[in-house]
Amino acid sequence: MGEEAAHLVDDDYDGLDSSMVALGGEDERVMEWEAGLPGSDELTPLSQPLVPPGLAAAFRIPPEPGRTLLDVHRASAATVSRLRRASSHSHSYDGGCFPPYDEQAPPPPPPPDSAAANGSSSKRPRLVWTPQLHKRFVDVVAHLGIKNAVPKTIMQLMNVEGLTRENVASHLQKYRLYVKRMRGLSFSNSNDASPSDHIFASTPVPHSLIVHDHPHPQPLPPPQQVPTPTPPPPPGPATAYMYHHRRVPMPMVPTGAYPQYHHHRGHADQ
DNA sequence: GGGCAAATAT
DNA sequence: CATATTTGCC
Repeated sequence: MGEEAAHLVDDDYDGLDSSMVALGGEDERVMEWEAGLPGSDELTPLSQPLVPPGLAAAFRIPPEPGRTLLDVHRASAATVSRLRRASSHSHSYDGGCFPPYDEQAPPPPPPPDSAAANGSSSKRPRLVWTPQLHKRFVDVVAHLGIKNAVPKTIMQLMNVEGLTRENVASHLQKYRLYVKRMRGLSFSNSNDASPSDHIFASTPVPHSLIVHDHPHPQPLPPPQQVPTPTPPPPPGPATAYMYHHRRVPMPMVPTGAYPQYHHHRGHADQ
């Protein structure tokens, strides 16, 4: 057991000095970068496709998604923030322990106004929680502690481009169920991973999350000694998540390390 | 904003 | 079918 350093941080920003790191705000422009570049009057307007419609049609090129100003602004903001993290990592999170991470970068979200009119990106692709991403999620949650591990904070500390609060909230919800489920079925036993949860099983649940400090622990501390053969008072009101766990052949844990999104092929029935 | 359960989508 | 997202309620 010694394979921790499996970080695949793909950094292609090299040769960057602190010469342009004087960024104070989020929307500041770096003039050095603009020197020598064509002016706005020489550039193709964002509203115009790079490939003329006629040409595109002739070559069966699908119409490219219209980029809007907001799309560009987001992309450029992302770039700037990445560069800032790259050159000045003077940040201290909760103890200064989370390396910069830029694996997941879901495409630009839907800028309400222009996207609709343009028919461009209005639906962000379904995020795939890779073991890597989940690992980071777990790390952050563990370092935050149960009490502070809320979607927004987790999202911020994970520092993953494009990751939304909804993404995290949804994942967190499922993860909590998994943990709860997990601590009932094993304690000192190596009983791991129901195949249904292969994502969650990919990263061991930190003890800090298993053992909680508030008084409401063990599954069944019923010290009641009623002589009455009372049948088990079943289902409480809030315990209905009886997921079906099927037995499956093999826990497949592929090393899908990279950002993936589920594309869909036309299907109108289900 | 967060948590949760259920519905819905891919 | 599994899982991610959305929705409605608290």
